[in-house]
Amino acid sequence: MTVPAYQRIKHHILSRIEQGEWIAASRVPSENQLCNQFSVSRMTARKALEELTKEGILIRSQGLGTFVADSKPQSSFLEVRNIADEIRERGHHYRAKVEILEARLAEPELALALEVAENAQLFYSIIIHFEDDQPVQREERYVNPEQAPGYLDQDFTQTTPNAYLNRVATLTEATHVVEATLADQQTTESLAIEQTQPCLKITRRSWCRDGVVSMAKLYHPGDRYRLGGHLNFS
Amino acid sequence: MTVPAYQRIKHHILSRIEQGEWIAASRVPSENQLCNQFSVSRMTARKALEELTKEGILIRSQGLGTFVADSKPQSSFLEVRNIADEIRERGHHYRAKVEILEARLAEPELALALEVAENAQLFYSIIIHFEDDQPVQREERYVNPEQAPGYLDQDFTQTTPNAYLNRVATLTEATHVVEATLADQQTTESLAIEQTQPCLKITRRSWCRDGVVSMAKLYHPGDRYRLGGHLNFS
DNA sequence: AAGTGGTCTAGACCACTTG
DNA sequence: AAGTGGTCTAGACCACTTG
Repeated sequence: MTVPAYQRIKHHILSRIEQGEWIAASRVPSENQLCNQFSVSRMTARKALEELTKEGILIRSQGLGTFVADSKPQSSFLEVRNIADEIRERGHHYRAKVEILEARLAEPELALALEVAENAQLFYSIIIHFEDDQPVQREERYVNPEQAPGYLDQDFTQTTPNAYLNRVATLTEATHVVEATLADQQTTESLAIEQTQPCLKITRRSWCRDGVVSMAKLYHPGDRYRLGGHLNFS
Repeated sequence: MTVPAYQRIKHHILSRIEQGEWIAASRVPSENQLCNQFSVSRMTARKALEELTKEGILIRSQGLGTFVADSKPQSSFLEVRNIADEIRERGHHYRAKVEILEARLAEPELALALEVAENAQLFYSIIIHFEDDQPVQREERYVNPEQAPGYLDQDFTQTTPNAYLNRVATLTEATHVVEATLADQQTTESLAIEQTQPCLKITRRSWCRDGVVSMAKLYHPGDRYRLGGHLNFS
């Protein structure tokens, strides 16, 4: 057996997607259909579907089926640090303003992102971070109350949500998406920028072992904030 | 069965690692040992080990065993991949257009960035990268001729500068700066976007052991390109 | 009720590394 | 030769979604 059966099935599915035969949200064959088609056991067909799911190519849903995922950028690494530390390390003065700190009900999209039930209670905050009295980040954050029950009682002018969550939950994983975009009116006002000013937007989701801890949308004025990175190959 | 057996095994292994009982390069129990210890079938023990391996926590080697992986570096970093690979992995069609490929003299600022003498010769290229015939990146690149003397003879519709440089020079280090910005007129024309469209700009410098190999400025339309990242703390 | 994916079993043969 | 991980089978029971 040169190439494993589950690899052949993976390649088959990938090439259909690449050829455009199966587009995003198309349903792909079920485990049982693949068993018959490739004359393999269900565990083998399943392994192909499972790996493609872990790779972000497919999405599976019990009772419904397996579907082609939206294509998305491939992984690279990026660490987002505590902005207060960052600013102080630059030798500048840090200050924060809490615009909102309250409980909210999870709308469908949010429920999905935080892996909680629809209309479950979430904690919500909007905090503006200042560097030498100039706003450099608007942080809009949703927090899973189960992982951080004391969230609403914190004084976020003294500690950042990032630092607090790191203290109360052991973060194991995080994902980021970085984009250049325009901001909505509330954000431009908070950041004291023009509506035409490009913004660097970072969407960050973080996990502890029990599940999603938090999702944050971080907006930065394009002319006041840059992300730096350094890589050692070796 | 509230929590699946393979999850219990994953948690067991993770907590040993977190407690410091099993450090990097330690050998963890084999599939058969876990079968006995947890009274499960080998496929179930295997699933736990396989998932932790995919997550970067463990490393497996046929005939040898399963070992704790080195924990990931903490420093802030960002990997920029070969855009042609990225696009093809998304199942899309990749194409490149070479706008400029020539030798130039290093102006003072460039000489500094590339660590060469003022007015030294540099190689210069501008390449537009297309995803399904839509431009997604304008790559403006300066190359140190000493590290890549054949640069001007390459056909960059067939291979990317990134891939070529990786082949001829052993890259040891890279830095990145990520910004949201507006683009100049040439760039907006190349990318077929409005001048008011926010762009994601990545400035990348790469080194080999002998010095700077190359500097690139990568411009992406904000609505067509995002950077994704995934981090494992452990 | 029929189909889907999620978990699991108790086996099997194989390639690879070590003593 | 004994142990390791890699692949695979032919079943099983379950929870979930749909008609």
